[in-house]
Amino acid sequence: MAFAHGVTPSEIAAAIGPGLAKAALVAEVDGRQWDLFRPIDGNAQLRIITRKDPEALELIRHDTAHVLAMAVQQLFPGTQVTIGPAIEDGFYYDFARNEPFTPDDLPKIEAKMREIVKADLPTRREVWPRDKAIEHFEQMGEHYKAEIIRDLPRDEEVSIYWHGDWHDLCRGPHFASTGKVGDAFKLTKIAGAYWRGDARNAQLQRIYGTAWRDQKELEAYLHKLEEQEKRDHRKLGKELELFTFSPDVGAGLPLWMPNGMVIRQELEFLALQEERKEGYKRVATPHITKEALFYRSRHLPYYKDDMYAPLDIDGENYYLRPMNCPFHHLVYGATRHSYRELPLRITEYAQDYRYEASGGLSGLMRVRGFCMNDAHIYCRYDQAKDEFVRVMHLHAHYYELMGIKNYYMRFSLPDLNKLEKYIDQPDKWITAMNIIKEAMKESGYPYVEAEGEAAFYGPKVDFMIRSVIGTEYAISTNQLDFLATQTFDLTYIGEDGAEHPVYVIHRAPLGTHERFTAFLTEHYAAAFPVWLAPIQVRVIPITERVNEYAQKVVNRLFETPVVNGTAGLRVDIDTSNERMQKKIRDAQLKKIPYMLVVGEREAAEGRVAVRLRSGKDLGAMPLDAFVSRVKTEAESRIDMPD
RNA sequence: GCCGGAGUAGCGUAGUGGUAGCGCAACCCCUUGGUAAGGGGUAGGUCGUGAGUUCGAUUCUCACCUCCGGCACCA
Repeated sequence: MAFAHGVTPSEIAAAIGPGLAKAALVAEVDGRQWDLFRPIDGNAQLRIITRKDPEALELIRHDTAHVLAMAVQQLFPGTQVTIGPAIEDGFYYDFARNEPFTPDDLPKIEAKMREIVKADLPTRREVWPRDKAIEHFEQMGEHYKAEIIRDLPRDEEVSIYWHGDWHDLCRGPHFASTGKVGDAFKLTKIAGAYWRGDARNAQLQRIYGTAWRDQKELEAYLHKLEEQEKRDHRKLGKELELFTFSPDVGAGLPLWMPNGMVIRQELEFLALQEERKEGYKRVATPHITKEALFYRSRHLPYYKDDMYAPLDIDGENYYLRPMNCPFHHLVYGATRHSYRELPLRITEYAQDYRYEASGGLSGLMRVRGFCMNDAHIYCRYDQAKDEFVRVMHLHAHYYELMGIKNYYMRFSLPDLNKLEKYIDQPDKWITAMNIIKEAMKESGYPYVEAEGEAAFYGPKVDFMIRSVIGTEYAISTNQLDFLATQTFDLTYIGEDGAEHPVYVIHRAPLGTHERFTAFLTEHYAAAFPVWLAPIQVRVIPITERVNEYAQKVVNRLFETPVVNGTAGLRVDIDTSNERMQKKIRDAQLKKIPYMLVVGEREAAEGRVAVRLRSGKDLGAMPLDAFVSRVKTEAESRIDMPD
């Protein structure tokens, strides 16, 4: 027997209470199985989990969920319990109850929970015969629990955990008593949630909470949440006037304000440059089309409910486009293509409309009108892997440029149990998946596989990020399509003079302007690098007497040509009737990268005093030196270190 | 779409069955100040929209719109 941390049996006893020391031994069978009450396998390595161990968090959270369920059932008799797992940072428990919980209930429930913890009720584990357990829970009116037991694998033990005289079906493990939950927990929110995650089922009421080992950890967590809220793109977007919405226009239809438009355009210049280097060719196609096109592409009726309703034009249905693929396919199909021309890369920053579910809309992250960094690559089968790799490298280039590290790549595969959602051509799926696998292997980028996340026409690699409030989104994508060649008759003439099918790669490394800008706003906390900053330089004259010189500085910067397509540097001046300190504060709050403080001294010497957004004072420098610095940063898209 | 919560000036907020305050921003005046808020004044709101209850609705009720927290969905 090996004990972790050199803990002695008497210390165990002290930690969990006399008489239970033996039961508190935790078996580590496969590195993650803990059980306080199951008989310990003689071969298993033994260790002890106390509240102080990092591994204890999951146990604490699960125990807290139980205490929550106890409290709720005591306060609201007749409420059914369902499941209550530990999750990242906390736990939840789903309840079935006719009356909804209200925010006012949370403090009451929390108070009851603290009573239960204080009572330090002992935990007891029992194993019941399956039939007895089902009958027992049915009799109690706990129909969801009975259903869970019915669905348990035949060989799985039905374990019941008691905390005092309250009990629950549970796989465990749990600490030896409710007192081990401690006081570092807090109920955070009430939500609706479907039974078994299926919208066709009844909706339950979920209560979320957070739980930690001690108050310090809890406070640190709550503080972190507060800090994250400050980065929320919806808040920053409003403060910095990046975008807005209007109920008169409609939900999910953003209005880009001048500051936001700068970011949008700079991203587009970036894509234009990089895509030109990569041999892409730009096109422009309409935002609406006859419905026949989407039937041909098979998007209708797959996505009918997620599209804006059609416009009836002279008796014919026209749809706002939810994506651009068919249009590009038609461009490809408008001419005959030799194998010599391939790969043909067609690109468009294209406006699309999707009637997304109203409840899913969120700032710029999830919208109904958006502009996509789209392109379709038409290539021979033997070119597909290399093209896929090239696109992966393009992604990497963008991500590196913007310092985006907090993401992962998801290899999105079909769900073979839901073939109705995917084109039923198993051979094509396998070939396509192998091509991506090889491409990923060659490129060396790490990824995770996810079943049931593929597009209906092929597998893909999605780049997954999290918004500041924790929601996961795909921000970029790289997809392989084996269907388009069939539906749109996309071919090329090979060396043999015969027609051959093409592979189509759909890719959007910069995603949509909407989501990408939302992400970048949170990524940079709106302190955008010079190339993206809506205002790059603010000139701050100290007194009215130097306004004229300050204006000259502005003009000089404004007229400084910058490659990348911008006409000149984005500069403004603060001639308001305020003290310099106030002007600095205002510029600071707008997160403007450079403040040029000019007074009599600078005016006399043709210099500017440079203050960075970081607060660092670079002192006075000749205007020429400053111009060259900012120009370099804007053109290279890389800010100089402070 | 579903469950719950919310909508008061550009932004952030207080408040009430008898038609509304505060701070910041805006504008004007004084101040001409050297690296995160100088002082004074002015203007700005049919309290999300519509209907109902009432002598009277921003306040109560209903519907709709929009937003927020989840769930479901996400080509």
